[in-house]
Amino acid sequence: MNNNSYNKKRVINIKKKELDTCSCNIIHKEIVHKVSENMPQEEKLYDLAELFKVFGDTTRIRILYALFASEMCVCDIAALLNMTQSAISHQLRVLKQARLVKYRKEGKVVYYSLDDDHVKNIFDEGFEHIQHTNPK
Amino acid sequence: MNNNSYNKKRVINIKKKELDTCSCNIIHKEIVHKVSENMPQEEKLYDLAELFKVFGDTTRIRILYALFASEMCVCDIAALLNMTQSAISHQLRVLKQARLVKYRKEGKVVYYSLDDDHVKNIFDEGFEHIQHTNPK
DNA sequence: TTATTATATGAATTATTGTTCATGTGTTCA
DNA sequence: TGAACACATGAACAATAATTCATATAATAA
Repeated sequence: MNNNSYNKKRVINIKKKELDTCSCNIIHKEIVHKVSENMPQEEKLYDLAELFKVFGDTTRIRILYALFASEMCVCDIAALLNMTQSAISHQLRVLKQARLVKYRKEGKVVYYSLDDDHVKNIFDEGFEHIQHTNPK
Repeated sequence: MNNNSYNKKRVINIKKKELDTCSCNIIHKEIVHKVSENMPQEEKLYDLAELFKVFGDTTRIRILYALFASEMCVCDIAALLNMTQSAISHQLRVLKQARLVKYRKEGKVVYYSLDDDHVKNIFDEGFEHIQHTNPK
């Protein structure tokens, strides 16, 4: 998602939230203030959420895992995951927009591959968490 | 999300996908086969997607960043993020179910804090990716 | 050119999810 | 005991998003 759509959403959000929405009293004013100062920029947090949204779908996770192993064409990914070419194509577009995959064309065939080194690390860390929570 | 709901979804999924859904021919049979062998268990991928789904929301990201800085009570989080207590409470439940936060009660007040070491690493790696894609 | 094949995409449909609203639970304090 | 407060939660609503279906595009082969 690009910056324009972020700004649009942000404006709506601010309008909606202009009035106090927290009915309860602030209990620990100093803590709230201190934490508030150390929060990253709103826009960064928004972008981060957008990135994880992309990872938050089994189909896309499976596509990325496939691409960890090898560059693949759309047709083969569809066959591997037993899904329609259309569904895969739509999801590849999402991954492409998030700059997670890149592609090269060879005649009619389009080959997709990873466009980021961090993804594998992120997934590994994710697994660490899961291992912790669902032992065995 | 627990294992039961995973299994329910999985069964539905298998039923839906029993017939060939990939209309195109497999172009590179060997690659598909090789990649197929190296794919992690379906259930692991599902759990991983569920985890990232939790991270894929600005409110929850903001809550987690707040808790990076300090243990906080529900009311203060609501004040900090300028949202209703109810909205925060609902999201804390999601984070609790994912074992990302824990809590302790002190009278009427409930204090939430982080329950996982990996989260910060995952977020840092996420930022690495974003920095790459949206320079400056 | 025409047929075929690989991929992309818009629109519709269905499923999922975040927030709000109203209300419930449990604790403190007068 | 009862009022006040912090928090939790179910139901409704609104917004988003994943898949399907039909069709478009672009490359190849006949």
